[in-house]
Amino acid sequence: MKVPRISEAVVRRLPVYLRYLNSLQALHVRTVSSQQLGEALDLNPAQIRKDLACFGEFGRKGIGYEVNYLIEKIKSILKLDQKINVVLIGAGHLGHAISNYNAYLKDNMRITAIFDADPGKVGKKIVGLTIQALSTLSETVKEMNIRIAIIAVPAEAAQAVADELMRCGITGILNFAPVNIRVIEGVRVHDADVTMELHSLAYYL
Amino acid sequence: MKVPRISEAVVRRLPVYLRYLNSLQALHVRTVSSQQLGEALDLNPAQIRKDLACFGEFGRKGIGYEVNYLIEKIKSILKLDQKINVVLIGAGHLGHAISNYNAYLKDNMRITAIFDADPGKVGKKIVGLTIQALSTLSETVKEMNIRIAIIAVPAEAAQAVADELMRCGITGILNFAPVNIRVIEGVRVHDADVTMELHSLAYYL
DNA sequence: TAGATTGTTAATCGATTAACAATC
DNA sequence: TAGATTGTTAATCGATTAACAATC
Repeated sequence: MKVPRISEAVVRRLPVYLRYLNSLQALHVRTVSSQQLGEALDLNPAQIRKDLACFGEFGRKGIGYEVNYLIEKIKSILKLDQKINVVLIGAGHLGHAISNYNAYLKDNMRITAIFDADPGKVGKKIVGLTIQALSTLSETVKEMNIRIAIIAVPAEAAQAVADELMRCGITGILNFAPVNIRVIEGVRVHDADVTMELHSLAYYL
Repeated sequence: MKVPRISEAVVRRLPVYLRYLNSLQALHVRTVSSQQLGEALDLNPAQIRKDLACFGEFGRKGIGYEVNYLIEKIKSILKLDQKINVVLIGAGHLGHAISNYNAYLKDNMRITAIFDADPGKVGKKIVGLTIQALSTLSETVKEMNIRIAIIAVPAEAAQAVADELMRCGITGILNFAPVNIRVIEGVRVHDADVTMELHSLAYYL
C-alpha cells in the first residue's frame, strides 16, 4: 500500500464517490467505469482514476470498478470500517437537525452523545439520546472513545467549547458556528458555516 | 477594475476574510496587515494580498488595510451591497435552524420566504415568516426577486425541488440534502451535506 | 480477436509562495 | 529618514488533464 501524500482535494472527493456509489448499489448496478462516474459527478474520468489509484488498484482493465467492492474500499480508506463515535454539542434546532443525519450515517459512524449548556434541556431526549450537561463531557468522551465533535452552539460559545473538546482529546471538529475557531496542532476543523456558504454563493450571481 | 478570472479558491476565502474583519471591527481595530490576517487565519500573507489584489488596490504600503474600508470592498465584491433575497425550502428542524442564521446574515442578504410540502406546516410561522405551500413557490420567487435557494428537505425530495427552483430561475443553491443534485448550465450548487463533512473528517483520524 | 477501460507517465495548467521595488 | 507593508513579478509547487501501454 503506497500512501505518499494524499491531497485535501482527493479526500474531499472520496465521500462524493461514496455517496454516488451507494445510490448505484441501491439500484443494483454491478460495475461502473470512471467515464460513467465522471459524467454523473461532473468530474474528469482521469482524475477519478488517479484519486482511486492513490490507495490501490481497485478496478479491472476493460471492465471498470465493481460497485460493492469499491464502496468497501472507500469506506476502509475513510476509516468507516471502524466504529467512530461522534459527540454533538448544542441541542437547539440545529442540534436536532444534525442528529437526524444519524439515519444517513448508518454504518459505523454515529452521534452517540449530545450535550447542552442549558440546564433546562439536560435530561430531555433527542432521537433516543439523553441530553447531558457539559460538566460530564470529558468523562463521556473518554468512556465512549469519542473522536469527532460537532459544534452547534451560538458563535459566542464556540471557542470555549472547542477548547474543552481539545482538552478531552478530540482531534476532528465540524464547526457550524459562524466564527473562526483556533485549534492546536493536530486538530482538524471543517467549517460548515451557512453564512459563509451563502456569501460565496452570492459572488456568482 | 480588472476581473480576469477569479478562482473558486479565492471566492471561498473572501467570506473568511469578511468574517474575521467583522470581528476586528467589533473590537474597534482600525487597520490590519496581511501578516496579521495570515496569522489569525492560518494563511500565507502573500496569498491574502494576492487574493485582494484581484479586485483592486485596497491597502496602503507601509500601513496595511483599513478594516472598515476593506469590509465594504469585500461586501461589494460578494454583491452583499445589494439586496439578495433567499428562499428556504423545508421547514423541519434543519429549516428552523437555518432560519436562525438570518441574525448573522444581517446586511442585505436575508431569508425572505419559507416553503414546505407538508400541508400541516403551511401557515405556521418561523422567525416571523409564514410557511408557504410549494404550489406558490414560482409566484413568490418572482415577486420577491429571490435569487438564491436553500434546500433543506429529505434526500428523496431534493432533486424535484431543485428542478422546480431552476424553473423559477434560481441560479444559486445551497444543498443540505445528502444527494447529488443535477443542475443545468449556469446554476451553481454548494453542498452542505453533514454526512460528507463527517466522512472526510474521519479520514484524518 | 476487437473493444473497452484501467493505472500511470508525461504535459499542462493553475495556485501558492517568495522576493522585491515602490511607497506610505 | 528608517521601518513597514503593499502590489506584483518571478519561481515553485501541486493538481488536473491527456495520452497510451497494459490487459481484461
